[in-house]
Amino acid sequence: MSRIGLTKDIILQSAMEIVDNIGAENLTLKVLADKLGVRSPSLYNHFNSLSDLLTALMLYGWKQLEYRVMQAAIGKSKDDAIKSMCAAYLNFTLEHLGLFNIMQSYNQHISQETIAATSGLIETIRQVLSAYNLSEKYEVHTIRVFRSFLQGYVYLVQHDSFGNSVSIRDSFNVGVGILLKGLKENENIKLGK
Amino acid sequence: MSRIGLTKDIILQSAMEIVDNIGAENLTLKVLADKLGVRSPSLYNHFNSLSDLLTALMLYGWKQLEYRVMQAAIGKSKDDAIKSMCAAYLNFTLEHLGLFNIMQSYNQHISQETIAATSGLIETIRQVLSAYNLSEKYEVHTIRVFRSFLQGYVYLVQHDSFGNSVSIRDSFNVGVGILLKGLKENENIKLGK
DNA sequence: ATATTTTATCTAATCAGATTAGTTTTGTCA
DNA sequence: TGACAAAACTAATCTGATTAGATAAAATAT
Repeated sequence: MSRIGLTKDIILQSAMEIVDNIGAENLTLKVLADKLGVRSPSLYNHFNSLSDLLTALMLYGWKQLEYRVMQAAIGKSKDDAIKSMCAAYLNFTLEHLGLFNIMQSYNQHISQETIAATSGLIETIRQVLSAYNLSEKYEVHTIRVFRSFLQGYVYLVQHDSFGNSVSIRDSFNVGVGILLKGLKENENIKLGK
Repeated sequence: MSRIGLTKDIILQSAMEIVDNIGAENLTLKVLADKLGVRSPSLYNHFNSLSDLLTALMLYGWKQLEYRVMQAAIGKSKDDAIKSMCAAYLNFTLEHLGLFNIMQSYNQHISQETIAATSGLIETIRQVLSAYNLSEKYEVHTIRVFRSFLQGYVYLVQHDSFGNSVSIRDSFNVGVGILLKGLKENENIKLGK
């Protein structure tokens, strides 16, 4: 019998497909091993535990999201850049519902690694925001508010919490619009509280 | 040996304490049964399964949150009411981190019951918003944007995703302020898109 | 009051999934 | 080629949810 030649990346890719297809709650070592054509204990050659694997999967997700959002900002500035980044965020997360779920639930304990995985993203956001000349504190506030909105919006969409026929994209754009307006309020206030 | 006399409510109360104290991921039937002075199979007299229990716990959480937020709106209107409600939301969720976690993760499948559990809350919000004379669509957009912000903000706080010294309450208030401003933009526009 | 029914609880057993121990096989490199 | 490290396997263990069946307390009916 010839060796399959697993690597962390192959495993993570497979795990991502599973969670996106059948949901995060149905990812078990057995299911994953079956898909890879291997017995479940073999996975322990690549990860120390299921929780280890999920953590890696979470970071894998953040890195991909980071990439997509950074791409979206290329060649754009100010409102255009922000709108484009927000749209990229929404698109990615809607394509990867299961993965996004894992990204949510598995950064409980972790800090160092999550921060590392998203530092490029945060840096990009900061660069885009620098065009608005926000005070230091307001920049922090702004990033937090945007992140909260994005995070919450996707979460609620994912959980079908908007039991209504009004377009998901429309509300999203209205939300981004409101935030952008708020951003202008604080533009050039160098000494904001 | 005398019977303990468990009820769903007693069990849920206990479960809430557990998740708030030691985290949602550590709630097992064994831990819960131990706390209640009973063997774990006994819990099956009150719930059909762990997942059943978690669903009930989730609804229990939403009902409590609903109560707190509705309380906060009493005797207030417009911006005051909204600020107060948002603050109540933040306070409740920060007091009940574990419970909030369950509230998040266990409304995947459910719909009818979750909707029932939060209908009073939504109704209250609608009443407060009615003072702004929003168009029908904008009312929906607005509610969605507020919910998203709240949901996301608490989530990020809970997961220590704001790795920064700037005050959690300040950013929250800035966020609410921005949303309220956005709300005014659309006030009295009866034929909004 | 007593008999009957219901049901909360128990113990013992089963099942599924993660994990560990120990073995075999394969690939690599001196 | 031979030796070593790594990848995979089988078999066994452990934990936690769940089921089956028994017991006894409480509730209800006679």
